[in-house]
Amino acid sequence: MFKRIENNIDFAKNEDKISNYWSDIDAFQKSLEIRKESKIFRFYDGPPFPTGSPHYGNLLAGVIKDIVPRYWTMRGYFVERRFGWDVHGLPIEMEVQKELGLEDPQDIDDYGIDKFNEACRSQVQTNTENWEKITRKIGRWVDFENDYKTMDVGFMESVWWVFKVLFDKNLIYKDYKVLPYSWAASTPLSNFEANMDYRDVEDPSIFFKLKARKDFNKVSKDDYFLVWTTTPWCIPGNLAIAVGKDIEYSRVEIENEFYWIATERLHELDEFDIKEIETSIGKDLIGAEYVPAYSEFEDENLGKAFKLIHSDDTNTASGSGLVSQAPAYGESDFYSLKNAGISVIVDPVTLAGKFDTTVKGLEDMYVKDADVKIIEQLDERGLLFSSKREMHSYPFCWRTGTPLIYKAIPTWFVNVEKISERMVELNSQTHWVPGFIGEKRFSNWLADARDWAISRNRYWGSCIPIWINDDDPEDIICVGSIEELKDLSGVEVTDLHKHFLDEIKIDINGKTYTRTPEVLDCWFESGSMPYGQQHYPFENADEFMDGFPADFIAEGLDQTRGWFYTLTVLAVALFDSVAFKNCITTGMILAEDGRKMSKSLKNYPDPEDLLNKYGGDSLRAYLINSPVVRGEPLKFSEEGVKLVTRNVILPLWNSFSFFSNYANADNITNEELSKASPVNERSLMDQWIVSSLQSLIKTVNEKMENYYLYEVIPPLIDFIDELTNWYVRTNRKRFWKEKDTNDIDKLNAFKTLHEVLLEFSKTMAPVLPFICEEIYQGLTNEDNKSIHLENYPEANLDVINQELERQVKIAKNIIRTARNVRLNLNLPNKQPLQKISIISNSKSLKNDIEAVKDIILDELNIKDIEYINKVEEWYKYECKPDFSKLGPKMGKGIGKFSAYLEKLSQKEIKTLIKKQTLIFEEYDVSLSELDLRIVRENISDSHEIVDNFSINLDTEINDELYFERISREIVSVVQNQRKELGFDITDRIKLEIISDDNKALKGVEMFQNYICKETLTKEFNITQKKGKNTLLDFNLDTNIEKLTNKS
RNA sequence: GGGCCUAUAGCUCAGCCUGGUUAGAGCGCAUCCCUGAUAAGGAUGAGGUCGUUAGUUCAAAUCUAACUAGGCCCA
Repeated sequence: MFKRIENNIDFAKNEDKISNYWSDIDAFQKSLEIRKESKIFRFYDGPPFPTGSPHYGNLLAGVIKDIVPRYWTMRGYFVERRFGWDVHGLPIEMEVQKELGLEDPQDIDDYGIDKFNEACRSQVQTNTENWEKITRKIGRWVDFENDYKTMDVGFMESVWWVFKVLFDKNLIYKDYKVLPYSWAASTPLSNFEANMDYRDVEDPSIFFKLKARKDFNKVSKDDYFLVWTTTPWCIPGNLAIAVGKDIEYSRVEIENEFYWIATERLHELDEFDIKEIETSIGKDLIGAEYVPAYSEFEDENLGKAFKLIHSDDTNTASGSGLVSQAPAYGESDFYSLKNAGISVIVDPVTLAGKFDTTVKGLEDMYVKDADVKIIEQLDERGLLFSSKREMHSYPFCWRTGTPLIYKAIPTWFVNVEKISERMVELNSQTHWVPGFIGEKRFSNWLADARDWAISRNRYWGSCIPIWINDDDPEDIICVGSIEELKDLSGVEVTDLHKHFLDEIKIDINGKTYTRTPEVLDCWFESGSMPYGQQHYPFENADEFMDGFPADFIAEGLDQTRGWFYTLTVLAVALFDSVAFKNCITTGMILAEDGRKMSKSLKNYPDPEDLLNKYGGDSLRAYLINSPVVRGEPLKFSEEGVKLVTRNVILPLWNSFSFFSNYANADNITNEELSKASPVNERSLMDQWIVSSLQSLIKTVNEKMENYYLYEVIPPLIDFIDELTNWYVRTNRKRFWKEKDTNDIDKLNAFKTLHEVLLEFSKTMAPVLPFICEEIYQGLTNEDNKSIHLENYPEANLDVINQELERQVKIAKNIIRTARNVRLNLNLPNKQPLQKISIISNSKSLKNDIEAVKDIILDELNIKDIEYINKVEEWYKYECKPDFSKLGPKMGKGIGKFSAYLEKLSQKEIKTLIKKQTLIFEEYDVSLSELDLRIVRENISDSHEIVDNFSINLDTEINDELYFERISREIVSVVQNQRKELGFDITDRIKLEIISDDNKALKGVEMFQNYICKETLTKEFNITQKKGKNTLLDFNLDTNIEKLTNKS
């Protein structure tokens, strides 16, 4: 027996019920256990920061990370899914700092690094609960118990191993990096932090002049280079002037002095009386030497510094086209000098943001305060050209509110440039969805990769495992494991966080080594995740290699520079391998208004509320059918989710509830269903829907195997449409036939629908795990089973009947067109008609239509079909070239040919059809190279074109047809009454017809059997009395009454 | 400033890779129909200079280039 289904279903509540069922039977673990011995499909979970609640981007990633593993599990693979948490790094530190009221690193030191780090650790644990709840609601199966966290000691030890391997391969080095720096908090900031507080402020904007030391190309000794800056305090650190190699510069004379300035910037000198002497391209100025404004560092540079160099960042949008370069205070400056082969850096500014004692007159001044003094000094030395103040946007420290400066900080690097070419090469092995992400965006990113700064002057993270000789900074030891540290230091640690390591010293032969204080960029850990999650190589060395590289990962577009990148860098550096074979990249999810989703703007629905309203299945289908899965942005719309519920989930559910209610009403059992005929002996429509389903399965497997998730939903929607609007509707009568009349056909119908629903549910189970489970449960009635333990359907090619699918398509076209004709003629479908004519010469068309004739007649409520081949009475031909075929052949001449065809008479076209060929100029054109179309000729409204043939309806209505119409109208009224009165579909009734109209009664009499059968009438009466209601042109009432005795 | 992506109906998007003369769907709107599985369903209609310009071609929404606007990432 199949259970009776509630017609009104609350999908979200139902999903909750299913979730509980899964927990009860431990379905997820079971799905893994039954595949334990199977081939491994390795999935890596990209670790999110557990801050706040998950947003739609996280949900989307979660959905994709669920669909693909579910699919491959059903395909028979063992797909472990361990949830990953990226718990180190600034976001957590900032949360904790805020909670504890710690402003800056000094406060943290005072508070105690140990207490601070432990606070971070417990913060992580409180944040994870929300994630578990939402993850459950979207139906994601993932292992939260056997998860990995980047703070696990095993994970951190693997990170050390990774670091050590890189170190041994000479891929780690120390250098300066120019970072945003807050002198008030005396700490470098991340770029993210630096962007948090930009303000418009007024700063100096000065032109100063630096004198050429000697002749150089067109530069003469004592010429001045006119340099522009808005940060005068950087001038003492100046080591070069940047020009653009393709920019044109002019040498101009002002009051007997000669100046160099970009030609496009000459208007800066409008207030002077200038004389242009000559011009030079920037390229020819590179190498010219000048006398620095400050002499303090002049000697240190061995003649390398104080030259003109090239920088890509030089432009003529403002300033003079000559830019002061102070490598300690500008990232671009730093790299320009490096590229010019000048590896010197001078930095007279202390970590407190004050000048040290090297520069005379600036001792102990805050850099920003020094601006004024420096302008004075320049003026005194006769180097100031002009000075004013300007508004511009400048970053401030988000915590202390003081202006940020940029400053060179000693930093550890991974030498990525050394392996970037290899990364590009290997990357071509990865299958990216969509392709352009991997082929263009990521590939370019890899090719342009710069060395990766991996140290952070922070607290909560993996530590850089390097100990430095207190007396010789060049003498360093890299430690690769807990055991190695024990061997070297005698201390065995159980935790690798900073507060456990900072005190540990290494003594070798009287030399003392102290750990470098920085922690690792948490991205280094994210890239180490394949190794860390398995504690490789300390444990699981064999299993690891079975699942490396990963078969599949998925994340958002932003991870091209994040996780995708770090995985790739480390995998290439360690193993000369990609880290993942298939990668789905999603676009960004925006709010409906196209802006970023923003908590403060409240421009998006709360994910949890939305899930409670529509359920996880709807959200899943909505997301993977959207542009995000093609790497494009999605404007998230609640309405869109609602539409998915309406167009996908609901019709699917209705097909199932139709089945279960009628199967239940008829006491159909699984055992009975097994007695149904084999597919090829069932009715045509049964064969058709089975064939369509198998075609669908074939398509879906192709898409899923290639990770094209966004091509799964459209065919699915098409199929649901065929199932509900064609199969169920056209076959409805077979399901409610009274028992004992042609039982096998009825059984076949039930069997077909059962089979189709079951297989279809399995096909959709990875995408819509809840509703498919519910349907599966309803169809199988077995305890402790789950659809997700089943094998995935593979197309049974034997039952795919493309000819039949084509024929049904023709039938559908005819039906749609004929309904239209009825509509235009005001002939409702309830009015039976005598005849439909098919007008065509084609024999094969006739055969096709004959095959599906019954469906057409039944659907259209028409008695008979006839075939007419006198087509010329009904339509005429129009003839055009098939441009795709003849275009290449005829080239320019095709225009003339097209005009020629237009002028052909009907007679000539008919000859052409007969001969199948035609000669035009030097061309021999066959009929297949032409585009032959038909146009309506007969002006009758009952006639219409369908593709390449036409139909005509016989619109004459005789008495009998009209009587039948009456009976149909009555059935319709009675059915509505049954529904309004809340009768069950199985209730038998007593029906009374009240009318004194003879014509109406004649119709009732003639079709009494039909009326009774359709309405389950067991007692039928006619009362000769004037009715109060109107039906067609008659006064007629119907009275119904439920019979208690159902038989 | 650089890399990549996007621009098609009022809205959300297919189509573009592989050029072909009638550019599709859903939602919304209008009109109508049907309904004892359905929070439904169906039909018809209005609505498009396919971002702009130039080029290639017999032929461009489709290929190329430039430009404009938006997005992501980087500087």
